[in-house]
Amino acid sequence: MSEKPTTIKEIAQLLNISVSTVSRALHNHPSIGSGTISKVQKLASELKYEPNQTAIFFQKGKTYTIGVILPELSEAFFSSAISAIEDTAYKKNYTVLLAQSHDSEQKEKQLVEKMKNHRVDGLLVSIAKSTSSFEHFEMLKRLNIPVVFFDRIPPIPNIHYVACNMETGTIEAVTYLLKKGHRVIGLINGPKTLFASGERQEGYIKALVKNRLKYDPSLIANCDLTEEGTVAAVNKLLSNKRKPTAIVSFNDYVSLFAIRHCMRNHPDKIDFVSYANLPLINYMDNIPLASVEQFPALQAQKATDILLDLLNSPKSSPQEVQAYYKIIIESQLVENTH
Amino acid sequence: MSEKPTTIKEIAQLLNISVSTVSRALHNHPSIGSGTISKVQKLASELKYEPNQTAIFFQKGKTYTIGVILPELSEAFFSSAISAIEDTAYKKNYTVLLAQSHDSEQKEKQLVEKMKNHRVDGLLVSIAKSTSSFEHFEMLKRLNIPVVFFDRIPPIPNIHYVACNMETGTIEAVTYLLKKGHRVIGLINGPKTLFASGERQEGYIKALVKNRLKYDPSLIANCDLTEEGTVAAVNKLLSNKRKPTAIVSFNDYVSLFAIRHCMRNHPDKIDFVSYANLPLINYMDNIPLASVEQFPALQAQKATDILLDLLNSPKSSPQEVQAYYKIIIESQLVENTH
DNA sequence: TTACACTGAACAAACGTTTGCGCTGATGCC
DNA sequence: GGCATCAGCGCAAACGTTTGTTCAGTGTAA
Repeated sequence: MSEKPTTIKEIAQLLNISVSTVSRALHNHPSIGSGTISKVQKLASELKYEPNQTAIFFQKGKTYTIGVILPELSEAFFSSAISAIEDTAYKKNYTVLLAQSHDSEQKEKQLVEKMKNHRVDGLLVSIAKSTSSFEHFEMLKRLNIPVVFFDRIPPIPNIHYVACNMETGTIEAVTYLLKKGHRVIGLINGPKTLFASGERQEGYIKALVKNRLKYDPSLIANCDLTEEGTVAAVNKLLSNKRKPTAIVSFNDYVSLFAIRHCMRNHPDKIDFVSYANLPLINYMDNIPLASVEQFPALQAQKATDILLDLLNSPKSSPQEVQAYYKIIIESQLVENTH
Repeated sequence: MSEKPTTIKEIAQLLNISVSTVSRALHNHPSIGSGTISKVQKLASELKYEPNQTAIFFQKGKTYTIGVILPELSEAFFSSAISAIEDTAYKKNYTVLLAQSHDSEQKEKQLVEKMKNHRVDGLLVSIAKSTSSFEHFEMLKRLNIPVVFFDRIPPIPNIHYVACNMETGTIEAVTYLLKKGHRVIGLINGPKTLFASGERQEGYIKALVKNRLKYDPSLIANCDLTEEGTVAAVNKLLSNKRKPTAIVSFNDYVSLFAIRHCMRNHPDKIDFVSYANLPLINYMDNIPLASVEQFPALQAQKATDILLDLLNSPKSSPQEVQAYYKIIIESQLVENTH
């Protein structure tokens, strides 16, 4: 009862012509007579012929599929990214093979392997927090499978990436607090190993320098982004000899943790500025005054564009790709309205 | 320079044996001598042989890939669903092909077609709001491609699905408000075409009847789930002769819209109870007292389990599947803490 | 008439893997 | 010594499609 899909071969038999003729006819090949073409196409649509993609993939060595490896699909930042990726890929007739690393380096490596074996045409990756070796990506390069990184970029040369420059946003953030009259501003940063932490620190320092203020290293506290880590960082900052009256914190989660902790344990009002990853922040209680927007959907879309471009560019000679896409999107401070 | 992946054929040539022997050796086939097996496996790992999955897919007519079609990836409900799906599939060595319908029936149909051509082994679907014909799913059944629906289920017979029973949660919700002393309780429901709306209404009525209260149809307002629609529904309810002092609303978004509107335009305090789709609700302002939890991750995980089960069950005779999985998860009221 | 060009179609190889079957040589048994 | 058994391996087909090459037939010009 279950219908088996029609094949080109069956069409050929029914019309008493060869499979190659059928194949060409379906593609409107010039060397096929128009009579034959219309006969074939008519029968094909009657039989609801659909090409077997797996056969085509196999034959062409291409799958029209891009692999996407993200740290955590349920996070707002990445879910709006994947949404943009899927939309962009869909428009160009590509399909998305999805996986999440849960921020584990080991799993990320396994996923890269799996994607490779699935013969994805290219890969879009935002790397796991814990990833410290990058051999799995070097291997892809050797296999000529293009990879475009976005948002979380590995510190290695010769890669394509789209990232958001946190420095400008950070400068805006600090400047914003200075304009509000604050003179002692703390920074709750992420792990030192993260590139994003470095950028924030740079921006923080530059903003102070630009405003002729002294940079005090004890006003920076690194944390592991958990609630406990955040609390420890807040306590460290607030017990400093020069106590900050405002704090820039690594992201919205950290901000929310920090604000909650401050409200419960510290009498003085402290102003917060953060980095956006929660679209619903405007519905919330006790939120940072402003957040640096990182445009996840835009980053993801650009990264996908680049990847598709790479895939369809005129057969770039294997190892000699000279040009690497390095797209920087400027972050931007937005005030949170209530 | 770019390494071409090793094939079974190359291994065979290097060892002067046949490809079939190599293939069997790699699978530890009993009819291959242990000496040969170890020789082959040794060389294979030296050459970093990895089977070409597209060839295997093609050959086996299976792809070990499940297609997932969701309405909107960036929504919290579905992003936690996709996260669970990916995890569950990964454990069983399946891969996820992802697409979003953006709640468009037409796009949903195109995606089904695309997934079919990609030869996904099975499909996981939460249908678009606008979908009203279901031929595209019937076709999959004819092609013997199993489909498991979850959360948003089409109203057709003989399908596998996992859904959350909103009735029990709704009864809990209404009862909860009654216990709080409310006697006139409104319901802002979704579009009448939605199955989920029906369930909510059923639960609402049952709870009233069970508590020996009269059911007043004018206390129910349907809306299209947009902010404007919600505002209209609220206004309708609050201009009723018997003005409700509490409202059960279709979901968290509707609740937030409604609460905001009430606070601005209506003096009397109104208690809200809602249906959960926002994990961050506890960070927010002016939220419903409680929400009916629908367990997106659990639903998604169960649906994936069922699909994988279907795929690996001993060749269920095509059209004669007698048993359809119909898993109902009971919704549950949870109070929102601040 | 021959030579030649062109049209329209068939042939066949190739992609990498799995798998049913057949073959060979060795061993065991009576 | 004859025969069955069996381990160990090779052969070849099959999956569906694309595509380079060949081939037959027709038309045309010299």
